[in-house]
Amino acid sequence: MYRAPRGTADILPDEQPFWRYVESTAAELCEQFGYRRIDTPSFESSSLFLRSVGEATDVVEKETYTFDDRSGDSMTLRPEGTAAVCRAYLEHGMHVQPQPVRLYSVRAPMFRYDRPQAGRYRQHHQASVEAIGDADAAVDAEIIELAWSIFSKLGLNDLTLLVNSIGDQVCRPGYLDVLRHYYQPHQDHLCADCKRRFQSNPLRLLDCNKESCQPYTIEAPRTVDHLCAECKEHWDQLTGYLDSLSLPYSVDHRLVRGFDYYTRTVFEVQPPVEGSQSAIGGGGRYDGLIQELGGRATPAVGFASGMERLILNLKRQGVGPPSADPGPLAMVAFVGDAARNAAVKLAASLRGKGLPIMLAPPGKSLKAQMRHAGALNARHTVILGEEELTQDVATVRDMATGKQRQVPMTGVAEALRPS
RNA sequence: GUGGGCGUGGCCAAGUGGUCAAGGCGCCAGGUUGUGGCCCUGGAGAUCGAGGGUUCGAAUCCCUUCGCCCACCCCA
Repeated sequence: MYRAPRGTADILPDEQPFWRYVESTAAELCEQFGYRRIDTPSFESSSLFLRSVGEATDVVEKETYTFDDRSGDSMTLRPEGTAAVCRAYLEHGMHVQPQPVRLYSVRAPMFRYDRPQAGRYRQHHQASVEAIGDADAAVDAEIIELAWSIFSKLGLNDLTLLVNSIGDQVCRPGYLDVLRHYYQPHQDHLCADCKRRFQSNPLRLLDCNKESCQPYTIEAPRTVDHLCAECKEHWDQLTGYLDSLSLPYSVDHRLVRGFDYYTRTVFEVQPPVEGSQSAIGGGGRYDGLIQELGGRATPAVGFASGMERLILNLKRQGVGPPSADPGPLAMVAFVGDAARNAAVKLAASLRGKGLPIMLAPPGKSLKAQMRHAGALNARHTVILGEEELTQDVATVRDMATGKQRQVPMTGVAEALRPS
């Protein structure tokens, strides 16, 4: 028996209302903020992600689905969305549009070869937004506001909004030196991961949560204390905007993120429940990325949110789509072969009027057809049999009240209107 | 990649060496002739994840393997 590949999941009909809910809520808010939808391919040239996300990152190093296509080109199923949107921005010359260009996407599949667990999948879906082409901290604030609005509107409560600045190409090298210098004497006491990080990616030393490393991470020099003048100003402006927006953020000096392209602002939104999957959304500024991909220097900010995690948390908090599947307006049942054609015709003509109509399971007893109608929540059952045919009428039964009456064939649609 | 838990019909689930498997949900069909939801009755559906071993005998013990879940890691 075949199963869905490990770490992937079928989204069954019963789940779809949650997806629609998240998708439409996010999309509506994005549109309200002036963002326009973009969809990009599920795979791209492998080098796009090497260049953008970073070769030394875990995501690229060991989590990508990479393959050679039949012409020998290396392709990678996208592990994240930002790089592709930037590629599209460049490819379609969006720099000629009014800047910043505001883009969003929803239900975009992402692929990462992790080991699956709660809230973590090999294929997951993101809702994301990007604002490309403006360096002002007001845009950072707007992105954070939009992210926060989406979570709020969905009905999620008790979220934590963490913000930090990790500097840029100008000040980060200096900061990393300070950081290395600080960790140097403690190296022997660090956990195995941190020993590795010390070499490969010192920034990540900050967010190690191993107890043995706590003494060092807590005392570690802070990024915000080592920003260059421009970054410092940007950071001050950002917190100023966030304050005036009354967003309940807190500064987390240990917040760094896993992609190399982030500069200055980084932020993350976390749900109240403990557990490993801390973030339901995150993002930041990536001023160097467009240039890295071959464009001119272009500042940008964005964020992404995992839809599976959003839905997981909606369920945990008992909030979600307003109502369940309403069922068809009517189920058309028939008795006897003579009525068969009439039933099919009637159902078709009702559908032609835009009504949601289903044919009851043909060839079964009326009892079975009624049972089916009840099980699928049909609001009415329309019954056709010899009696009805001879008089050119149909019997319309209201399934909630059990009342039924006969109406002329031509008046069935009218009889189904909400009473 | 590392560690831990678990795998019984579509779903939930009893049974932990001896009638190859209880029950519930769901599904199907009946409860007289053309009528649902409640109730009653019946039915279909499991070689107990797979392979091997121990034993007179295993869903129940051992090994291997696959899968699922949880945590670490990483991230959404």
